[in-house]
Amino acid sequence: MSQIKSLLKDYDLRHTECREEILDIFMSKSHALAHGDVETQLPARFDRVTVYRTLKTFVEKGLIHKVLDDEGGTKYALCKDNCHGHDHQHHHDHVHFKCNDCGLTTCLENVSIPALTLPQGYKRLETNLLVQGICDKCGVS
Amino acid sequence: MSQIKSLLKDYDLRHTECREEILDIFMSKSHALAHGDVETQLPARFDRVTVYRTLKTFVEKGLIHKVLDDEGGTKYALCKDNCHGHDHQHHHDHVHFKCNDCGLTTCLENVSIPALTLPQGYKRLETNLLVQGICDKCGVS
DNA sequence: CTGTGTGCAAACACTTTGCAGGTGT
DNA sequence: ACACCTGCAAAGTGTTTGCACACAG
Repeated sequence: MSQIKSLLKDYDLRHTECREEILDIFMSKSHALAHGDVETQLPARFDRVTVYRTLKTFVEKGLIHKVLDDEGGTKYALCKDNCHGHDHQHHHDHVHFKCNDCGLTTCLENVSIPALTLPQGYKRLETNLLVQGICDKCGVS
Repeated sequence: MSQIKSLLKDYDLRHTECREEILDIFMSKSHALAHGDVETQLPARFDRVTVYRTLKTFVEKGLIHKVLDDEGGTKYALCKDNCHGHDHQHHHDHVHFKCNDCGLTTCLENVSIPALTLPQGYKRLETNLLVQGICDKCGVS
């Protein structure tokens, strides 16, 4: 897939094996991944540090975004097309859902965060909404 | 304040100096505190470990609740009266606000989380909503 | 060739666990 | 008296930093 190559290029990132494979993992999974998940699923084992730095770089460049987790750990998910405009500015006003059964966190791209009325004087800049429960796959029990 | 003593008693917790002081800190601050914050503000220095265990116990007993943080760290805030019923069951359906200026995270007890329509098959059990922006005090610039 | 990415080692921060002794009730 | 809390030491986990070398453009 030269799709990955052009994606990296779009975001001013050099094409390296490590980045290609990490990006490939994110594109093949529909749920958020923690650093550990990425490391485990990497076919060739790259250095732990490299993975950390790659994720950091991806976030800075806007390829992926952080996803809140109730445990306190950090997870990441791919930014979809509607995540950014031409200026690469992001608006992540979608809901994240964590299934308490399978443990996976997914972006509910179609569920947007409803408007909120904050108290006088509060200015809202960013919003993170994490819903926990049972996902559609696990709920079939 | 024997208020603290009775509060500890209410939650089946022994009255100790450490717990009293930690609880006192939470009651005197209106914002969420990380473990480090608590440790720093403790007048007498108790062991790091004791603070960890105390916080853990408080959460288990329902005195305080975890507050999501965008950084991944864990913060805690006092549960208000409306947090639990007679059976000590919690419902934290209020919004948390983190000010990007002063860095403080506060519970907006009066702003409740709006209803959400999840996709077919998803069951919602718990919801965490973190809003980031500028709080009323910092916005006066 | 030049700037950036990678690997290795080490440091650092955060949190948990085991055990011995002290304390609340 | 007994159960529970605390402190100390140590280990476990997650993340960052410095430096030398390798590699992409």
